[in-house]
Amino acid sequence: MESRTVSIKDVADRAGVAVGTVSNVLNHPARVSAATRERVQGAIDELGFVRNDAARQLRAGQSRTIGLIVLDVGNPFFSSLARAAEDCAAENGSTVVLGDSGQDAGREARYIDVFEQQRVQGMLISPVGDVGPRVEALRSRGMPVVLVDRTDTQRRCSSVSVDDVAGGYMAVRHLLEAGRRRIVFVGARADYRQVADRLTGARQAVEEHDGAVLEVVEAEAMTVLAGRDVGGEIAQRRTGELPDGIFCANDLLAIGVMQAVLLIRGLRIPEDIALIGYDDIDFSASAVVPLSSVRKPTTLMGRTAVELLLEEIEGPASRRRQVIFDPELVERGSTQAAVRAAG
Amino acid sequence: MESRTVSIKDVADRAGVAVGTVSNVLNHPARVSAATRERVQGAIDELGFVRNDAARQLRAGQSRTIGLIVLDVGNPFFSSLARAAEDCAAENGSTVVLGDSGQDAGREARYIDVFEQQRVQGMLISPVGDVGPRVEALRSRGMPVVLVDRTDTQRRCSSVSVDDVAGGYMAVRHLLEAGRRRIVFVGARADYRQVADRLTGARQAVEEHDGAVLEVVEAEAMTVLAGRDVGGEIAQRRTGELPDGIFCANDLLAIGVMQAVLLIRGLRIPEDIALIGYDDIDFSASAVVPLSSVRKPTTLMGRTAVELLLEEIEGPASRRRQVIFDPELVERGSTQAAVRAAG
DNA sequence: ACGTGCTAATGAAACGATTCAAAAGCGCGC
DNA sequence: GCGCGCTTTTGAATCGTTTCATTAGCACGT
Repeated sequence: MESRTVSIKDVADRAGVAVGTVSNVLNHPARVSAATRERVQGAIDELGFVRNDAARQLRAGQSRTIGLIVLDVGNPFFSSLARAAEDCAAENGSTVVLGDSGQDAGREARYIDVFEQQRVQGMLISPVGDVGPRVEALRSRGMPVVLVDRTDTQRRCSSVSVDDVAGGYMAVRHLLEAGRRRIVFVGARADYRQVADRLTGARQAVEEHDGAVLEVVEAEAMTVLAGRDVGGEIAQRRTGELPDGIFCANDLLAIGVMQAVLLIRGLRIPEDIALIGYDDIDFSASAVVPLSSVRKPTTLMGRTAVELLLEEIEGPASRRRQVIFDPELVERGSTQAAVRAAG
Repeated sequence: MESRTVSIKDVADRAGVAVGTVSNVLNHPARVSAATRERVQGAIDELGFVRNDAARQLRAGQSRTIGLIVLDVGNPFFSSLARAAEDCAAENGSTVVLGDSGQDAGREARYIDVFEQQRVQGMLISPVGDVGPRVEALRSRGMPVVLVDRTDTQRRCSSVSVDDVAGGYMAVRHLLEAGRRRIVFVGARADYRQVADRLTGARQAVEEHDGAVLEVVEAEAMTVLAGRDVGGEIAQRRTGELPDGIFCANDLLAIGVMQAVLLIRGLRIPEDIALIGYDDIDFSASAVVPLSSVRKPTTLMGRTAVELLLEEIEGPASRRRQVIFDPELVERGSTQAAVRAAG
């Protein structure tokens, strides 16, 4: 339809001005007289001119784009973090482009390459495994990087993460404050650092409290189904051996436990057993008994990550900072002590 | 650390060859003798050279990037579709970059602009509202566009979508085949074309079946909570007036209905009431009674969308195609007729 | 008439990779 | 020693934008 692509030169010809003037209209409107500005704008509209970002970047040496690589876009934590990052970037005139590594190191590497070739301003990476070497290489070439949901133990770059020890502590302390003493921690074989941290926090809380005991039950996986198995096992215990509080390492497990406890034996939540999960997934609020949980401050994390990155972009000499957020307790029906009979 | 950025010129100097030779090593290795190739490669590694995509694109006039704009990355439908699109693109040497419009027309417009300025090869758009004019403008400038999860009634561009009428038909037909006759359709005030389509399909199925009746119940929203309200209302009906099959316009509603039906009155699923949802969200498989549902072929849709786009990129003269997929029935416990007593 | 002090507009140079016509290098037969 | 055919290498031109030193244009005071 149109001649292949419309360049700034075409616009200049059409408006009867020099290319530099067109560029000024686009980038420094104040430098151009109103009349000329209008004429150029008219030509732009008529011809349907769209800036060629490649040329602009080539000249500028830098783009206005931030690369964000997440482990799984399907995970609400990441999608919500991404949303926040986008908003914060937009406020600063940048755009976030998203890459989904799907926990695959190869895909992660691909995105890092693509983003570097695109000369993004910087990258936010939620790394798959050990990205130490990759990040080191990036940094040596002057590419700002901020790690997300992971601290850099060697302090090579800034990072934004969550204190899962504090989260575990918070959850169990909440159970203790609701008067529970026989606490069960349900977690999967602790491959994940995160699960181990949550357990550590749970232990701390119990140790601070005389008369409280913590039992650790291992689930097959971090899923609803595995939770149901664990819940079934617990529900079948003799009355004297029942726990009165359960902390699950994530919400899926907790929902499974809840299903089993409510249906298999007809125990009441929270009256007989108080239950709390972790992550505060969307679903938790609408479980049969709304599930208390521990929430990561995703929005804050997304914004902070972008801010740290921009800081580093503007002042490459700035110090690396490891920002660690405390998670937040979300109280819902599954731990509400209010209705509970005294004693 | 390093001198600002390493260009192909630096590599050429280091290796003692001309810039054209370096370029050939990168793009047409066969044209270069093995010895030279090795020397150049060595220089590249030593200097940590990274291709400047902006310059490459500027010269080539086109990138190897596809822009994908979705309504909500948090929605599993879109995240899974994105994953498939990425895979398919990767197989064809392209990369997908993701933009999340969050159902916001402004953000959608922003991403369209950014992608167009980046001269992406083409865009996959799951549009917020009426993108007719925008798409028209893009196309007039030669930018290939494929709509996702939406047909283009005016056939201006190719599209990939799902036949929700067929989905609704499928769901209710499944209930009928399980011997159910008193069917309830639960949907929200049908703002969404999609919900209306599902109801249309449901009606068709019922009309084909003598003695079957369909009742439509309106929920406040498409949420678990709203579903629970509807389920409570239904469960409290007198025995003779109970439905024996319920089709909910999405899984969230269905899960709410399930919670209410099971807990409030202790009815059995599927023995007393068979229940089926729509969308097949992750959670459905692990509901207390695993929920039957209707699934969109997300992976296929993602791949097809990319294929249609590539088709158009390679042959701009190719005809626009509206690909409409049939959804797929997912049978689970909530409709399993097997256990049901005869009669 | 001429210099001064403005603002507005100009256009060549630069960014870094790719392309391609031309040159260089080489082996070989006469 | 020379020309031929082949592969390998060269380097200037190109893409579209931004930048910035210059130039143009204009009003005003002397």
